[in-house]
Amino acid sequence: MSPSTVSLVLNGSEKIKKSTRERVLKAAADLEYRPNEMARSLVSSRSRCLSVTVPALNHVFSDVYFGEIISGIYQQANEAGYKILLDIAQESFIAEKEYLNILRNRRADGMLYIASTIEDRFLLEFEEEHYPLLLVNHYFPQSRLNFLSVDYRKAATLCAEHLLQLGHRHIGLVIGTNTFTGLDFRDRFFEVCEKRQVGKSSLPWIGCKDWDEQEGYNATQKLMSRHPELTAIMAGNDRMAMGAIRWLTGKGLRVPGDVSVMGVDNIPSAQYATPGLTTLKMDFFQVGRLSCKRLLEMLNRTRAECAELLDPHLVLRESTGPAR
Amino acid sequence: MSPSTVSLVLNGSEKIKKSTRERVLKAAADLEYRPNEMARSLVSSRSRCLSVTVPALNHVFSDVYFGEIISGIYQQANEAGYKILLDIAQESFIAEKEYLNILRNRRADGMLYIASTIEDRFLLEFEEEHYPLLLVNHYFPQSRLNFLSVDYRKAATLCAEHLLQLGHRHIGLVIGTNTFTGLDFRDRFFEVCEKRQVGKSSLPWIGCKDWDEQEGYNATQKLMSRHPELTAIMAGNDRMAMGAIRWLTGKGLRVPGDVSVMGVDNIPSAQYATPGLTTLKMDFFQVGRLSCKRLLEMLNRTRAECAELLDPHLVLRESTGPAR
DNA sequence: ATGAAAGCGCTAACAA
DNA sequence: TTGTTAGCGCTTTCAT
Repeated sequence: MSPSTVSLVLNGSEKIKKSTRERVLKAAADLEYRPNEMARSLVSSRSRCLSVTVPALNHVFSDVYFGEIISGIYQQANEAGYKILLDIAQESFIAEKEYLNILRNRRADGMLYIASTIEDRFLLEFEEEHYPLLLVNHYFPQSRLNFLSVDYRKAATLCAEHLLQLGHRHIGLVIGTNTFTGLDFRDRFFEVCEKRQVGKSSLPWIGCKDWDEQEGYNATQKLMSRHPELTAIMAGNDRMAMGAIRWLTGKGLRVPGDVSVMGVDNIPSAQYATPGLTTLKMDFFQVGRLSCKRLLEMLNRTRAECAELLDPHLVLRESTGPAR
Repeated sequence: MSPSTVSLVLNGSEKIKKSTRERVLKAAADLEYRPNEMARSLVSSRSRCLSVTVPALNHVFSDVYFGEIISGIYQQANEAGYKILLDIAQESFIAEKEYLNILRNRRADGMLYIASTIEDRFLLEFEEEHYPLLLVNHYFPQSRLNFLSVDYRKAATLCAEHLLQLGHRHIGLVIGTNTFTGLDFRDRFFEVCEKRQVGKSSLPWIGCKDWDEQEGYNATQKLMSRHPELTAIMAGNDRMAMGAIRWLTGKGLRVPGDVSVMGVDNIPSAQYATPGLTTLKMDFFQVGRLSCKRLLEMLNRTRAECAELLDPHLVLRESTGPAR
């Protein structure tokens, strides 16, 4: 039997007689034949791999935010028979244009870039290149780069309305300002507050970069000492909110008795924190899953572009209460 | 100029005249030449990829435990010019022997399997196969499978001694029993307590499987209602410890005033929990990094096998105190 | 419906 | 020191 016959059978062609097909399939099973993926990729110039890239944050995979997105991506990719190639956008990754090479090389057929920042301007190169790229949970305004993200303007609306409704009129905001989604959140948060006559002077804020517990802790310290009149801290994510609670309780302040704290993300520990953290549920697993789905659609040419926003939802727990 | 000359230059051979080498390098740079990795792998039958496999836990990448290990692996792999291929040991992964195929296929040159369980007996097949495999933070007793893990017997010793020293004589233990390391921890914990005349009857315990907050919560509920005399809860990891604290504080019990709680892992939120969690620091980043290093050594034939244990360290915070 | 043959882009043994 | 050549294992026209 010739190689081509075998190849056709194994790739599910209809052109082979049933009896032959069965003979091939049986032989393949008996011999435990496994096609060499390298050879396959070489000739088809498709690796059936997707590159998943995350920013070079400290120990980034330990962040549940990224973990959840990656889990979602994996699930979808796996169902479609794709493998996941992991990458971190370190200096060399950018300097050596690895983000392009990995696609040029055919190590990956497409790229999912999770949580880029406003500094990742190198991504704009993909406007010129035709390589399939999708930004996950971020976007570049005024660019044609594909993205799928949680709607952070809606998120800000939900947060502001919740706190205002509880009577808070002096709210401290801690938020990362290195993402366009973070900036959107901040701007929209102020916008909604101002509509309810709560002006900027009652809304001191601190911008940061790492979005972690330590920054929440430090920022809360600064905000509370400069503005003791604050009755609520709005943190850009749960990790910072946990840092905020830590500082407040350390100072003997009660949460939410003295100061309410609200986060964003609904990470698992938010539920098990003391007090349970009021936050927004962003379904990051779904963000990952859908992002991957969209990218695969683009690879299959059943979709040309993607610009999609997913809704967040309020999760009420014990860390927010009426203003004192 | 011939392909072989170029190939030799690009692979750093010394056999090429300097002037020629420079001419090649310049041309390559000018043309932005990128070797096709697929072709390269095909001929060399090395993919320069490492497979990293994790068990099929719910949203496993969101667990900081895995995240930290993966970060460490990535760092080491990246330095050595290797890529990371991510996988989850789902049903199909096992049923279809994907764990072997991925190596047979040459999609990966070696495999790091993180946190296998006692049920992952399929891994024993690797005793017969010559494919490079290393178990990360687990091991199979009486097998020749390579591993690198934290020393959980030492961990148990540190925990037991800490609690005994604080005067605790009635300690509830919550621990996953689906790993050999978990069983080791339990057995050693009892052993140390018994040496100090604290017998099994004062050490009620509950075995579990998922090692998560919910299980810690449920187990603590059962332990405390059946054994109100308990003055401490020893949890097999920090996530379960957080669940324990959650249940206790929900019941109006003070931690550590009424009941001390101790965890294992030192996940980031342990520091920012209220109260801060006393725990063991296992340097999982280092576990990942070293595991990857050992595997690469085995690939390079500079090492034949690996059976290595890393020491844990006590981290004192506020969740443990003298027995009431 | 099946087989023969070319070639994907590279490496390495061998020749020159 | 450099060039020639033969594959690596597969897919895919093109003949048969």
